[in-house]
Amino acid sequence: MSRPAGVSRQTVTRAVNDMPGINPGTRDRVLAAARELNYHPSRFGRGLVKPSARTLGLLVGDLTNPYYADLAATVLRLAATRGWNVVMAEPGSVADLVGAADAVVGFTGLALEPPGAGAPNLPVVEIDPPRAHPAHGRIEFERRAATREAVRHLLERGTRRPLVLDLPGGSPRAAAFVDAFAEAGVHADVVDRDAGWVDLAPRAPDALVAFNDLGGFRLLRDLAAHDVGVPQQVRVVGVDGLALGEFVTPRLSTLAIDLAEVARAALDLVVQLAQGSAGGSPEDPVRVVPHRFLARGST
Amino acid sequence: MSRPAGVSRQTVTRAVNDMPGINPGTRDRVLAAARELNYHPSRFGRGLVKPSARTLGLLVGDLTNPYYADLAATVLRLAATRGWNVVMAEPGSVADLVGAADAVVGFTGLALEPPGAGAPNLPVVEIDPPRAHPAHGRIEFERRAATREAVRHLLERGTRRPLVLDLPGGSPRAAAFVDAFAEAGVHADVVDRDAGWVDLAPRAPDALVAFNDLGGFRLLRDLAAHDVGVPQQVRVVGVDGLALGEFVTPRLSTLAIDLAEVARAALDLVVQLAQGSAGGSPEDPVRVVPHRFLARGST
DNA sequence: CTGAAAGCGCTTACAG
DNA sequence: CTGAAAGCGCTTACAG
Repeated sequence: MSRPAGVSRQTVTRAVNDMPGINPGTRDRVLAAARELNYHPSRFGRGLVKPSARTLGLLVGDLTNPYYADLAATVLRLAATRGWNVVMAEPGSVADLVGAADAVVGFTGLALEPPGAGAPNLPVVEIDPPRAHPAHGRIEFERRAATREAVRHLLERGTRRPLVLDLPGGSPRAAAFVDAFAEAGVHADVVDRDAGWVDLAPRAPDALVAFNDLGGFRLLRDLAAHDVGVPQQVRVVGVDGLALGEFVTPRLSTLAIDLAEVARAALDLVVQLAQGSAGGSPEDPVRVVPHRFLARGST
Repeated sequence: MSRPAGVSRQTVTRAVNDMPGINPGTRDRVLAAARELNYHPSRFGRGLVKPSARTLGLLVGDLTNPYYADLAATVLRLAATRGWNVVMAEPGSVADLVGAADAVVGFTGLALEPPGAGAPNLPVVEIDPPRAHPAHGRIEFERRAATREAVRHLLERGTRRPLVLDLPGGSPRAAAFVDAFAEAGVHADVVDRDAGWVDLAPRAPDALVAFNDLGGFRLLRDLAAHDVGVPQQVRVVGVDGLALGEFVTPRLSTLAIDLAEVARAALDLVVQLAQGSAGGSPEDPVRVVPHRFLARGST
């Protein structure tokens, strides 16, 4: 680049970075050459030599799901506030992301391989992980209390034959519902999370616990199509607390998690880990965020 | 790092990168020291010396809006396929993003300052930009045809007093609706995009064109709260084509854009610009993506 | 106002 | 199996 423009490297630096102490004519000539050659400075060369924004890797599921999108929105905003950039990836491409980030936050439970593989000691904060990793921080969800509240709410309204929709492998959220019903002496069957009303009707349920809000929306639509009254005949509960639950008919009751709080906690923790002094691990790299039950029209 | 471990730099490289030709004992010792010192290799040092994934900057509005989230989801997936990383930012923080990316795609119309400021010749593709920028590629939306179709649909169903909700500054989408109504000899008033039914009712409209789908959802909810029949008393049209329009009651008719196609076109274009040979600009750095009208329950 | 030297932290040959 | 040398593309002092 400096060759064709007929100037030295550092003159290029001065022109491209709009620094003082350069002849305007020279600068214009250099910029013209830069444009001509489609030159732009290497992020790596620059990053090596001057302090630059750190980059946070954010690992989320399909952004089409507002649950992940809402979390990402808050993380983006908070990261910008702290002067961090954010690289995002969906689960498949974790390894690359690790090479591109200074720290990682996200739903590592979705990933195919363990996070941090190939890059030792990258600070990692896992959100709602299936199991604790000794070297990672984590954000844990506390569902028991809110689940009990939801169950009490359903029982007070006459629920006796609830059905809990769940992943094939089983999940903590479904287990929590089954347990809470059992505590009250009511048995809750578990069925596949993608089941439709044609599958469910034979069991004559009077309440459905969806796997998440998106599943709840799907059920509401399916029930409406079959002229099943909600909440009169069947009550429906979602999980996640999506803002969109306010827009469906009837509005979806749900076990909500405050994603802004999750994002804030995760960022605090990962920054703490990233800036932690050598050898010293923070006292307890865990934050707990509680769900809360939002009773709306569908129950 | 190599000092405390008692080995040379390149032995550290071999250990950390899991390369062959290193004594297992040495490797373990180095890795232990790395963990102890909270060391991890500089992205910049490495990036300077070995070919690494390029990084795409993605500039979108609030991810809380499924419109942006859906676009981001597709961009993420497509970028991963091509081996690009993706840094995301919302409008305020464009400048930083430019320093962190090798190319930029997004809704630059949302940005406060022009994209590319401070970094000459960064390839940029703008989506639905307010005005053309000579050096940038762009994805243009073609709304006229679908807008005419939506208007014809409304007129056939008896619409005579339509209201178009718009930004304070005015927007192409609203203008297209007003024009299409005018062509058919029907006058459409423009009102603020945040207007509620209490503001609108005095004008006795029989159709409402929301600013976007989110606005449409809001209107549906507002109308339901006031016991206004949709579509019997008032018809409602949104813009964007969000999948969630299928879940509200009634389902929202909308001017849909295929965001997957937008993402694909934008990525093709930006990659082409990024890899373009010096001095040679592609024939025509513009792609046009048409809207199409989706008639659903709300009209 | 402009350029020659040094160094950022890594990896890739090349020697031992 | 391990290390000394060279160089990736930049910027920051320092000379002229």
